Order: sequence, then structure tokens, then C-alpha cells
Amino acid sequence: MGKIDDKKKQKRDSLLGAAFSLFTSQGINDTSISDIVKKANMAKGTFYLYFKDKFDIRDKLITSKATQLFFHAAQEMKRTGMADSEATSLEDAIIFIADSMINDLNEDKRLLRFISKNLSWGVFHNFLMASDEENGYSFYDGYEIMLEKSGRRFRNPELMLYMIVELINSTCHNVILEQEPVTLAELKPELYNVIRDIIHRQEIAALG
Amino acid sequence: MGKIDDKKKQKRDSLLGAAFSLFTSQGINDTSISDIVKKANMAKGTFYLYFKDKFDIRDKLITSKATQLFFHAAQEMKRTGMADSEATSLEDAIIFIADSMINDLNEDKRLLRFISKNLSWGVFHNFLMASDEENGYSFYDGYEIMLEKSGRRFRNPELMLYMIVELINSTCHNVILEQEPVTLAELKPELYNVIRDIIHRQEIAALG
Amino acid sequence: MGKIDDKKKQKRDSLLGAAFSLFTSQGINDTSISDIVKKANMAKGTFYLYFKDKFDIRDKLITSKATQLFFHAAQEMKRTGMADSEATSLEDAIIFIADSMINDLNEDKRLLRFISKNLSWGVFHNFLMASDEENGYSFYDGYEIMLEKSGRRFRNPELMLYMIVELINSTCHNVILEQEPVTLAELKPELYNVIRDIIHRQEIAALG
Amino acid sequence: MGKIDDKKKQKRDSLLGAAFSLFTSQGINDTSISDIVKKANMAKGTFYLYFKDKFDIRDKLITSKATQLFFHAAQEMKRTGMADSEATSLEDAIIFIADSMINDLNEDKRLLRFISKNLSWGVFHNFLMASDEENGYSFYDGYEIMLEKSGRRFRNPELMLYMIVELINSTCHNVILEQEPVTLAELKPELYNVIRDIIHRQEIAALG
DNA sequence: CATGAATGAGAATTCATTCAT
DNA sequence: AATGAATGAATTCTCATTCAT
Repeated sequence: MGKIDDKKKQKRDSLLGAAFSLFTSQGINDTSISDIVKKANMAKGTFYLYFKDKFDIRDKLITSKATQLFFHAAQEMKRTGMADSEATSLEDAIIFIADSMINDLNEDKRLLRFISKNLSWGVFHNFLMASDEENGYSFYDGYEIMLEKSGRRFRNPELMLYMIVELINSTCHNVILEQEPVTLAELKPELYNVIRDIIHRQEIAALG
Repeated sequence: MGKIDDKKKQKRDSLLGAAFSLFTSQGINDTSISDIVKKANMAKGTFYLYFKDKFDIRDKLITSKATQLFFHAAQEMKRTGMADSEATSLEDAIIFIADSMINDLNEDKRLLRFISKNLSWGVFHNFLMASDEENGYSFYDGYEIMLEKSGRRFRNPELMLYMIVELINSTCHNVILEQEPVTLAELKPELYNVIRDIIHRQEIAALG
Repeated sequence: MGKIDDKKKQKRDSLLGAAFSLFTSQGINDTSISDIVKKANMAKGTFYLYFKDKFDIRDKLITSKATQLFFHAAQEMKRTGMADSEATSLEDAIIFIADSMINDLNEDKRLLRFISKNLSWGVFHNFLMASDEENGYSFYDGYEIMLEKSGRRFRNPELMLYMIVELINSTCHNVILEQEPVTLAELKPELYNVIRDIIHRQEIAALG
Repeated sequence: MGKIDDKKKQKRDSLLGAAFSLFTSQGINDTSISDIVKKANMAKGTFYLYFKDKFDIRDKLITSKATQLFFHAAQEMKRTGMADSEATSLEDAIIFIADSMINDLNEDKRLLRFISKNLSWGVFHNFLMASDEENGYSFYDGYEIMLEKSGRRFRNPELMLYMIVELINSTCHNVILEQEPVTLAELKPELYNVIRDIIHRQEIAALG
């Protein structure tokens, strides 16, 4: 019955696409289920066959969009050969990923507005921990592997990640959308310096 | 006719109080004007004599609550004698203020939820720049005076403040409300270290 | 699925009927959407499935009622054989139609009040030009055919019709509703004489 | 106490002026008592000291504005000497007055919209019959004197006036506001011809 | 599975009118 | 006489959700 499942997936994707387009252009509060199904060319009742309500579809969307961002960053890192280079420090890798995501969000301000406004640590954590269906390990697993590969040790890797993510998310939001209080180009070097500091502060000095 | 003005202020405060109580307990989206006036024991029309709409009263509330937090922190600093001591470094002062506010918010999680969710840099900036009616200078003025008194120079004081505020706001939010990924007690030292780093990174080394 | 369409038409008609009854008895301004749906035994939201707002249903009603009046007049003319008689002059035909409509409105003062108060030349013109779905031609087409059949020529047929319609509408309104300044019976002969004059004034004398 | 009366008249006029300005610019339905008193720089309660409600002030306004129009027309007729000339026929006089009023309304479309939309024969009749406080006779008296001076006799002078007034009012309204179906310049000659016809039809032929 | 008509509670907002000052 | 704060009924319109087809 793959055919039916295909059809179902198509409907679901259609609804997700319509919702994303509307959420990002008019905001979640101003988007009604009516709007979504109209845009997706479906009947109102159909929505409820796939999602519980507006917030259900919102959460599904955030996870999916955030995953895309990470994938893209990871791809870029591979493409540049950075991922495999011995010369790449942990700091460089993290900043590279952050930079890739920031650039993507800077290109797509609607996506930024949508993700940023709805990203709590809870949702983000779920996303971090969700293991990929295909290869069975999660983004957090990837993070830990990265740390391990660096051969360095850190006091609280999760807190470290938390502070980095929150700092990036909170400072970039307004800077990208409003160019206030500085431009993104001005923010970036300072931000990346602070990220280095955070990592440095968390490192347990290696034994001589 | 101070009597009438008194009554008006009373009504206004009544509405602000009712709105705050409802906003923090059920959220803004789930609070209607009806709810607010019912709680404030007034007729619906009266609301519109004092506020334009729900968002107007929300913004007024944030500003007023944030002001209270700052005032309390400043008072505490004076009370401890820290404000006047020569030994107090800029870092110490900023961290003291942050700590006082964080503690207050930790005591009043509803206030935290309310402020944090609705605090954009735009609103915060307005608040920072709003000059006090009594003595005619703003919180930002106070910040600049503090910097000056320290005798040190910084590359971009506004960006420095921005990063500190956003870092505090974003990391504390989830930690206080969910104790995730660490407890507040665990976060604080790390957070304050990073604040010191941010300040240090911004300082222009004094000439020998 | 004629069943569903039938039901929809029934609902629509129900709303139109309720609205007409209320508009004519208490006036449009004093009729709320609430009143209409209550009278039609429907939920408030249902109204908005069929009409945009009060003014939408009003315009639909005027057109529909005016069409009925015209149809009735045309039917009468056919019934009397007048339509086909060679002896019927253009003046006689126009006055016959006017007379039929005036009599109908005299019988149904509420309809008169409703139509008259809301009939602008704009709305009337739309109605005149709207081509019937069945046979595809409009009332104005009918008027032009009538002129042609008469074999006579007129300087400005549209202006001629405009003056006749406005004169009838404006003079009959008060006379029917208030019998002031004369009774309808007294007005009619004078009115019809003036209509003859209007037509005569507009005619281009045929070449000898 | 003429001073107090003066003040009262001033307030009343202020309200009338504000109301007229608002009625004509945004329509009666969209003008609230609030708007009126705000424009007149008065307190809300004051309105009710001078007028019963919105409709009261509306009727007072119409009468006053219509009176001004007539006065202006009469003045013009005197100014041109037409009023006293033996050569002026009744038709000429009536058409002169009509023309003057039409021109005034054409210059002030807001006034036209206001008067026309609210002018019923009832209101107009009241106005016609209202005797002037100063010289104690009414516009209708003036009309009768005009007829008498002409030395001609008419079957139903009131009906004659009624038809003329209604024809003018109803045909000019749309033509002035929308230039449809003809321009005012095109309408005028035809309209005045029909007025002549109406008068002619009403005349009782003088005995040889 | 899919539809979409129907629901009706509920939201925001306006405004004529009153009345204590 | 004048004020204007307060009222609260009334109105328009939206929308998540249901359910018969």
C-alpha cells in the first residue's frame, strides 16, 4: 500500500508547505486553519486528519526547518573539506556551523522570524536529541563525537552548547531583522570571539 | 481637581494590575479585554479610555515592570555600599545588577515568563532610553556614567550591553523555568564569567 | 449532489426573506445581522457563508425585487395582448409598464419604501444592464428593441429613460406613502402626461 | 441677558457647524456625537443641552441649509433685475431659481449629497410652509404670489411644484455626483424643457 | 478517506446617554 | 451651564471544530 502512503505523505506535505508559507508571511496568530487548507487546496476537515491543531503543525515545522538548516551546515563543512582536516579546531568547527546557519537565516528573514520566535530550549532539545531514522544517531551524538575527536575535555558540554546556542539565537535575531544595535557584519567577529571564550572557559586543562 | 486625577490613576492601575495578573497566569493570547475589565471591576468601555488595545497595555506593563526591576537592583547596590566603593570594578557592578535582577525573576517566575516572552531589543531599547521624569536622565545615561567613572574605554559600549543583556535573558529564561539544562546555581558562575569575557573583549587597552 | 445545492439555495433564500422582512419593517440601520439570522433560524456564522455583510444582502435584495417587478409588468403586458398589438404606441407601452409597477408598489408599501430608499441610478443601471442568464439579454436591450420596433428615433434614449425613471420614482414615493401633496389617483394622469412630453421632447422628427 | 443668549447661540452654531462639516465629509452614520463635540471643542454632555440627538441636529441643518440656497437664488433674481421685469415669464422665473440652486449645489457637492439624501417631501414641505420670523410669510406664500402676478391660472399649483422639485432633485443628484448618464450641461436644457411642459400641462387656458 | 456546510461561542470595539462634580 | 468619566448594551465578524454525506 505504498501508493496510499505516498498520497498521504503528499497531503501532509502540502499542508506543511501551506502552513509554513502563511506562518512566515502573516504570522501564526493571523493564520487560521481555514487559510491553511485553502492554500493547500483541501477541505477543512482534512486538516484534522493529519494534525491536532495549529500548534501541532507549528512544532512539526520548526523541527523540520531546523533540521534542514543543520544539514545544510554539515554539508557545507564536508564540502569545504573542513570536516576532515586535522587543522580544524573545535572552535573553528562550531563557529563554522554557526556561521553557515546565521548566513542562511540572514538570507531568509522569514525563516529566522519563524524559527526564532518559536524556538524554546525545550523544542530545540527535542530536536537535538531526536535520532535520525536512517542512521539512528542524533545531532547531539554528532556534537559529542566532535568533542571526543578534538581530544579535549569540557566541564559541562551541554551547558556549553546551551550558552552558545542561546547567545547566537538571541543576539542575531534583532541584528538581522533590524540591523540594531549593530549590523550583522559588525556583530559576527564579536560574537565569535565570545564563543571562543565560552569554549575556553569550559575546557578542563589537559594534564601536562 | 486632584481628586479626579487620583481616581483616574487608580482606575489605570487597577487595569494594569488585572492585566498583569491575567497575562502572567493564562498568557496574553488567552486573555481578552473582557477578562481584564471583569477582573478590574469595570465596564468594558472604560478600558478603552485608558489603553488603545491589549498590546498597548502589554507594552506599558513591560516598561513599568522592567523599570521596577532595575530600580530595585540600583537600590540594592546603594544599600550594600557597593555603588560608592572605590573597589567596585565595572564588571562587579554589572554582575551585581544582573544578579539582583536574576534573583528577583527567579522569585517571580510569572514576571520572568511575561517579561522574557515579550522583551524585544526594540522595547528594551525604548525602556533604556526613556528618561525619568523626575531627574531627567535615562538608564542608558546611567550606564554611560558608570563606564566613564571606571576610567576605562570600550570599543562599542552599546553592543557590549546588547550582548550581555541578550545572553542573560536567553540563558536564564529556560534555566529558571525548567532547571534545564542546568540549575540556576550552576549557570550563574559560568554566565558571569562569560560576561567578564565580553567586557574584556570590548575594552580598549589603556596606553602604558 | 443537487440535494446539497438545494439546501444551500434554501438557506440563502431564508436569509434573503428574513432580511427583507426586517429591512422593510424596521429599516436597514436598525436591523442587525443577529436579527436576520435569528429570524432565519440559523447560526450567526452561517450568514457570512452566503453574504459579505448587510450591504451585500441589501443590494442582492433590491436587484431581485426590482427584477420581479419588471417581470410582472412584462407578463401583464403580454397577458393583455398589448405587447403584440400594432396599435400600441411607445408611449402607451412605457406608461403601461410604469403603471403596472406603480400599482404593485402601491399594494406593497414596504417594498416601495425599501426599493425607493435604496435605489440609486448606479444600482438601477447595474440592474438594467445585467443580462438574464437564461436568454442572455438585459432589460436595457429590451428597451432598445422597443424603441427600434416603434420605428421612431430619439436624441438620447438613455437620458430619456433616466428622466422618466427618476420622475416616477421620486414623485410616487411620497404620494403612495403619505398621499401628499395629492393622491396617487390624482398624480397618475399628470405624471403620464409629463412622460409623454418627455418622450416627445426627445424624438427626432421623422423626415417627410 | 443678551450676553448669555449670545454665548448660547455661539455654542449652538458651533455644534451645527461641526456637525455639518462632519456629516458632509464622512456621512451621518459614520459621525458620532463624540466626533461632533470634539470638533466643536466642547464636552459631550453639552451636546444634549442643545439637541435631542443626531437626527435632531440633522433636521435643523437641512432646513437651515435649504433656506440659504433659496435666499441666494432669490437674491440673484433681484440682482439681475429679473424679479421686477415685466418680461419675465413664470417659466423663466422658476427655471432661474432652479438653475441658481442647481449651480450652487454643483459647486458644493457635499452639500448636495447631504441635502439630497435627507430631503423628503415632508421635510421640504415643512420648510416651504415655515413662515419667516421677520416678515411673516413663507416660501410657499412667495410661490403663490408669483403665480398670481403672472395672471395665469393653474389646476393644482402644489402638485405642479411637487413634480418640478422632485424631478429636479432626483435627476440632478446622480448627474452632478457621477456625471451619469449625462453631464449636467447636457441635462439642463432637457430638464428645463420638461419643466416648461409641466407648467404648460397644469395651466388652465385663459378665456378668450 | 475526504469533504465543506454549519455551528455558536467569543473577541474587539463603538457610542449614546447619564450624572456627579 | 458645562463638563467628561463611566457605563454596558449592542454590533460586527472570526474561527476551531464537528459531523452528515
